[in-house]
Amino acid sequence: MPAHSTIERARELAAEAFGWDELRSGQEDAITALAEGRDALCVMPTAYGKSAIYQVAGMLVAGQTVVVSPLLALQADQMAGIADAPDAPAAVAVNSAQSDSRNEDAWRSLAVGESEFIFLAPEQLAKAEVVERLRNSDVSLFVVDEAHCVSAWGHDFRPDYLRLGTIIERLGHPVTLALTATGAPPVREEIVERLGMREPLVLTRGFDRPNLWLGVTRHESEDDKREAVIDQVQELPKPGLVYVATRRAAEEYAQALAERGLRAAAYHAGLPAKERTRVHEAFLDDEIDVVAATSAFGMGIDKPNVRFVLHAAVTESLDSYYQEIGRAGRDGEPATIELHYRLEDLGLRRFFAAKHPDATVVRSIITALHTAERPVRNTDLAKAVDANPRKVSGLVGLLHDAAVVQRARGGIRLASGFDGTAADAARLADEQAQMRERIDESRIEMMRGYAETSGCRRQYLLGYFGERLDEPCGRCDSCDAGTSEAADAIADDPYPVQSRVRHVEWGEGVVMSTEDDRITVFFESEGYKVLAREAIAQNDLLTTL
DNA sequence: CGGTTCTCGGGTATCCGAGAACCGGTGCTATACT
Repeated sequence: MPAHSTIERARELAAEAFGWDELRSGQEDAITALAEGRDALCVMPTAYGKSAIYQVAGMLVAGQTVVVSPLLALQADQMAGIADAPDAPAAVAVNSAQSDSRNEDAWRSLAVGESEFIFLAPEQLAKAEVVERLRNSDVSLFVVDEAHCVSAWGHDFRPDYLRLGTIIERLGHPVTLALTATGAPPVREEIVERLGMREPLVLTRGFDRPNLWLGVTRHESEDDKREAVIDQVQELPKPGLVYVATRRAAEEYAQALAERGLRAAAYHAGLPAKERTRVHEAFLDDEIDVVAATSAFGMGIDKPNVRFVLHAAVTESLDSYYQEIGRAGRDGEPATIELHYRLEDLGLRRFFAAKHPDATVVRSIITALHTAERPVRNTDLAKAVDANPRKVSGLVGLLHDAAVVQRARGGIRLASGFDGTAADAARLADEQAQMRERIDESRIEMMRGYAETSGCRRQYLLGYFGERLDEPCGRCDSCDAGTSEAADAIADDPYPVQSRVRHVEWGEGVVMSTEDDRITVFFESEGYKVLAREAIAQNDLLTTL
């Protein structure tokens, strides 16, 4: 089918089924690719209309659409959006919050073709029964929404994200679409690799948010920092958000702000579900001035008039930071972004990044797999080694990346290429964990680089996402202070952004961003490294590939 | 790694300071209990 008729059909569907007068160019490009059977990764801002891509594409191609979404609340929002559309096909969900009979109804409606869309958390897809049911329907489009979760959560918190690639394979590799609002190049690369996407169309749209003023204030003591945050909240137009690192800090900030006469609330995962819903809704309805929250607050919050996002602590990466500050100023009106930074706050992030595999359990896993005749399911493996299934799942992920085990139909088995002992496996798992820790550590360092740069914040931030801004932005504290410098375009730069290089010690990497006197390279086993051009030249550190 | 709370000895203070111990984020789902 010629491309133009695909687009016309897409436009018709968008208008008839969803009532949209027009599609944006990025949406059309993605829909066309999917309709032609090509995988796509879309990195687009929240308000861009990412959902429209799979909604229209799902209708355009025969067969049904699986949408993997990390939060049940998000699934409910998406389903409501489809239900509200003028003439869109039905959408169902299967999850533990619904009754068994409701889940059965959902499966039935999918099986008989009454429903086009099915929403699932990745944990659902870890169940063989669920995969079998999907195999028996006609899944032609597989969507991973909030796909940065693959990289951000897959390694430890929600390991089922790392298995999605295997599931896609099991379903005969339907056309795959990954959607996210945030993702530096290494994150994009990991999504593509983990999901097993085949030469996907990668679409990125506008990381810059010009209406956000960016600032950083450095503090020596915790008390000074706290006071500065609270004073700033008082001064700024409301509503806004204060991000903190711990549950306790969320409560303390909320209380301190309330004592200053503000309508303030705390939000974190330790609160009762009722209270979380109340705060969420009150914030959306402008009944709360400021929410002091951990990272639990945010995904799926689409509120146009957030006037500030302050951070009372650093995040673990600029990817997360960008996502959190991106909740400000969605209406296009000015908003204030400020990071209140203490060097000591990096310590908590390092603690979260440090994970050491339990060698005893690793050895038990290997022994259990040695004696097993068939692939072993995670739950059975957990029983066999007498450990928490989640812990086992995380260790299996490490062993998988270390090429010690492989995923097979019906479970996990030793990799065909591995013939070492249980002790060897424990050592390999440990090396793998150390590599991850180095990468996580390097991402924290990039965060620190942002906090400590005297150059233009926006240039630094956009550079991290692979976009070059030639002139200082004029809307950040560095520009206000006059310390930003225009980046001279380097003629014939031997290390242009996105080029592949090899370092004498750290191996292969990709150039992420460049400045006059230094370049930033992401190495597969080391993470981000900043290299001075002078040192590269003097010591012959890099070769271009 | 850093911040907070706990514990204990010194020496006799309605207790102070040092050092040890402990804790820290994100959500799904299954399961046991009202």
